[in-house]
Amino acid sequence: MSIDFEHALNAEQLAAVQAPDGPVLVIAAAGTGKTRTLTYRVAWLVERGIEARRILLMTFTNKAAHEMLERATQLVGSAVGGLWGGTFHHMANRMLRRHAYLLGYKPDFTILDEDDAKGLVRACATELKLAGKEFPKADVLLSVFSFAANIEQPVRDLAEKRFSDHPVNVDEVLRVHEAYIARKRQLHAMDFDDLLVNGLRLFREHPDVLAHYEEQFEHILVDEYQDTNTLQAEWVDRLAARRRNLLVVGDDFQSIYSWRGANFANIMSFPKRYEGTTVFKLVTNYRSLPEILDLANACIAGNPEQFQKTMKATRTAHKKPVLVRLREGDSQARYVVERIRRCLRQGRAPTDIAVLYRAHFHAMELQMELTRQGLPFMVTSGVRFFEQAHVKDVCSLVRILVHGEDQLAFVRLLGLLPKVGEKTALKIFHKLGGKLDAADPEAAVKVERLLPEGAQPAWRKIAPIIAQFNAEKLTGDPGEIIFRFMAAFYEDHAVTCFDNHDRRIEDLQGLINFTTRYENAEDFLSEIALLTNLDAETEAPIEQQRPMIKLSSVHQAKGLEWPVVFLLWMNDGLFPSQRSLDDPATEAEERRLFYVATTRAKDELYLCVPELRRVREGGAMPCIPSRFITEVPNELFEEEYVGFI
DNA sequence: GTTTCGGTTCTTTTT
DNA sequence: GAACCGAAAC
Repeated sequence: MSIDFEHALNAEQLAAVQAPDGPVLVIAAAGTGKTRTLTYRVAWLVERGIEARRILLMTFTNKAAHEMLERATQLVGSAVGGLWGGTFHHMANRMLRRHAYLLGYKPDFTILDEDDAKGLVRACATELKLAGKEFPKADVLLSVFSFAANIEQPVRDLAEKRFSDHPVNVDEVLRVHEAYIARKRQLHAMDFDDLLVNGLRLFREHPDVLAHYEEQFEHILVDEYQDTNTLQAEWVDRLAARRRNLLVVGDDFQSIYSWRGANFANIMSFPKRYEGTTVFKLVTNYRSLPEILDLANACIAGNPEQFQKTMKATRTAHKKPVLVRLREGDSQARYVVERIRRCLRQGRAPTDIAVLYRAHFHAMELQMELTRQGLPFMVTSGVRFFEQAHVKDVCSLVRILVHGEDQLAFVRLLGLLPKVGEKTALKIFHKLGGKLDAADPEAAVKVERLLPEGAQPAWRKIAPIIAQFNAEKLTGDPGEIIFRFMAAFYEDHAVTCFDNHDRRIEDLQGLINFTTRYENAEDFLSEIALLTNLDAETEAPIEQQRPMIKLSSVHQAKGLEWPVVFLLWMNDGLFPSQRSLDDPATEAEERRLFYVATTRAKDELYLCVPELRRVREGGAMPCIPSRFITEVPNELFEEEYVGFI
């Protein structure tokens, strides 16, 4: 069976899919079939006889990787089986598990997620007696360290810039940074940035390793290229240097992650870096009404430095975006709910509707109003599944069993016991010689003797699992460890600690089901550190049973689409955000964010502009409409004025 | 010295 | 919700 490419793709897409070998840049505007093009490109390569294991497909999120592999499998079946696909962090992890010893790491290094990393930074600052009122918090420090790693600049420079208006001693920040690096070494741990940095070091410092992968990968494809940072771009450049069969897909208009290190220049300079690049542009939009595209095209056109392009509509004109002027936040919430009700009466499903905003707190009034009126909604939450307290709690037992030197896991696990906090747990860990040896039949007893009396009964519930872990070789079955831990201890613990314990226990049962796809606990652990969203990976029956209206930040809505979209708080200082108002580069990025927001809508787009904003001390502050609205021609909108409702 | 508890503040994001 | 801070209890 062969695929009818001509039939499945438009001329723009087909040209990109069938591009000859060599460097290719595909500029794909919103809604022009970017994912389709990439998956058909994979299918096309496979049909031309390229072995799947010789294709590397880089994505930014696990979700994107998953989706693309699934769609490619539908096209060419199991032939894509051996394809290397995933996030940069996954690929780096996969390579480092094999070659980390070259960089002085053991192959069983642990991966610190953000929570772990933050805890470690906090511990370093406390140890150096620097933690105090005047000193930056762990998450601020970590963001500086991380940004420095991702853009390859000295921590000192960035710290000086970041703390220029604060009485912060940059030397002290550097001391914390050094301590953090030392502690990571000691724990045989890498944080997310280390995965990228060391993944690149592998290629820079070990030509033989690079040669091996250069040989393996005949074709490299990169999705969302506009979001790559300096490290990722160089990693790809090195890997593609010899064969130059590199196809990157992206949209400079949708570059909205520079604040976390994405380097806009990577996509802009691609044709210069790769002589002979073929550039393809996808501008035929299948998603939105022409009136919505007119607005998106008009707002983005004024941005400097971009591959100019204008999206072409395929649909027929029907309805302009609606500009809604409102009194303040509460009337905005009532208006949106009222409009949502009307959409539902007209036959829309709740899943057809999304409300988008610049920052999560912008939707507070709306969340209250939706709750009050009993409309089902879901918020893309800020907390990631695998970083929720209860998930990390149960995983800490698996971690310490698999890797006895995992101090963070040990401290977390013992911290669950009454009368034990960080200090007590650390003391015990040191008395055990810096590790909990699961193979030692006395290990559990040793811990018990060192515990304060009040903690011992709880520990006696957990301790048998350590012996069973060895006796029954449970390392192949992380789910069983978690199951026994819950039965023996954690379910009771959850009931006393969390008021929503039912939901959390359900989560953990989901986690146990999730473990079945892994053959051993090590794979499970390194995977969950890199995974953020269980819903994307497993079927979500609960969500499907009850269709819900989606509330999301614009950032999290990227790549998605809905028939009806509401944008809240279209005011200067909110969208664009206050912090971006004085810097032209950040303002341009906010404008791209607005472009992303508008292009999520297929049929109906409502832009809400309140006139007043409540502030802390009971007052109200007038706020002006967003520049993104005032700078485009008025006739692009249908206006609606809603006073008090 | 540690742990626990209650009040306050903040919430662009991915790995 | 959760992270942080300060005060009270152990």
